[in-house]
Amino acid sequence: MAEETALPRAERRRRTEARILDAARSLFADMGYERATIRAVAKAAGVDPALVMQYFGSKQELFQRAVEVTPAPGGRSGGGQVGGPDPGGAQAAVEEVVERLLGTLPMKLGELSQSRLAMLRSMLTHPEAAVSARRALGEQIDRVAQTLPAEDARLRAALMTLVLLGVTVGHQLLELDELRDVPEEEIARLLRPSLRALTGQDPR
Amino acid sequence: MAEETALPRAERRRRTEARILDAARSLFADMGYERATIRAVAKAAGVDPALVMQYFGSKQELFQRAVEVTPAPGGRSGGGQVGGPDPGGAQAAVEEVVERLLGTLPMKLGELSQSRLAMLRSMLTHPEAAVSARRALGEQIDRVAQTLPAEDARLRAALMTLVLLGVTVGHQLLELDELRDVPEEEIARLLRPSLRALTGQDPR
DNA sequence: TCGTTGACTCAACGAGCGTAGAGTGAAAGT
DNA sequence: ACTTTCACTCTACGCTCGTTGAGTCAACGA
Repeated sequence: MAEETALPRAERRRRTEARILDAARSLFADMGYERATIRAVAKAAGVDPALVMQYFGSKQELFQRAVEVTPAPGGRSGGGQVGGPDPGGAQAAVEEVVERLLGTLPMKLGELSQSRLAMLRSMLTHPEAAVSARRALGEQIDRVAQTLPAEDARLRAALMTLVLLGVTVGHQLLELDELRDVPEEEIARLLRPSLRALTGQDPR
Repeated sequence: MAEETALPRAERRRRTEARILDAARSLFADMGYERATIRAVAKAAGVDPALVMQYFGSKQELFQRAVEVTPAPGGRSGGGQVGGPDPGGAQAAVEEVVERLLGTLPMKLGELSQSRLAMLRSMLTHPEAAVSARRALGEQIDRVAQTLPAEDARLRAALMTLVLLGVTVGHQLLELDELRDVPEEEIARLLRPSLRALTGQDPR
């Protein structure tokens, strides 16, 4: 019935591992670390639970592999470095960091955002996920803080990052009715002045 | 060694139940629903696990009792109703709602905020906690939306509420270094213009 | 062609969990 | 004083979990 086209061994292994990782990401993102069982991941991947262990060692390692950020497959990345405070074009740089922050909102439920959702879903209840979350948020705070000229740049950057965290949690994880079916541009439009106010560079 | 002053039965029962509830709140707030075991709660309360079941029926019911909001023991409450949009003093009403929102920040880790933390900790991974969280957030959104004159009042109110959720999560649950030891007034001061911007009533 | 590798399954273990029922002993009611 | 109530403990069941080791069979290298 199912036509398995007899793939070479290495390829078959790669695909199975990817299928397990996808299933793991999906389940971790939906139910969190504790409720997503190895058995459920295996069933979703059409595989024996023991195989998951054999490939990934432990549930914890599977989680880390499922959550780790893939280094930008296809999109622009890395080059976005702004290069320190720029007293001349500070105004423009601040605008840009606001836009970049707002850009982290969508991710449209794409492949690599699944791993982000998996991390966010478990960050409050699973210690290792909390470590990952603190690291990821810390990096974003660093990036934002670099662009802010104010004295309390890190605090402001943290608050800006947490604003977006709160909206993402309410939207993607709690799925509040108030945000359902609201286009991301609308959310970004309403959030923009709010984030600008947090930069301390707001030209009133 | 321990002097038990032979209390009457009813009093003894009340205190034991309260001790269990306190232990449950603390553990739920610290580790979330799944990792906080009945056995650990019982041990923390100095009691047999079976007693917890006998008093509360099930872990789920214990959680609901631990999380349910106590009707304001000592503080002013309820009377804060603003009473619908007020076209005349809209400006003042908006200011007040911003202050009220900022007032939800502190809670200083007091007794009743433990139950709130317990709910927040589990809201992403425990379905029943998610229901409670959606209800609590929905109520706050309603209250805020009533005061906002804008057409998209509910959406704006939701975003304002989520801003504070994000900050609370980062501060109380993830315990980000950037917010540690920052006095709440400082956070409120930085957040105030940001929330005002979300009201749509911002007088630039 | 034959031995070896390696992807994958089967069956089971030990531990920890929520939960149940019978039991105990001191306080309360009469 | 005798019975009843009730706060509380002991022991254990059944389930699910992560994890393990032996086994199977097709793809591979010589």
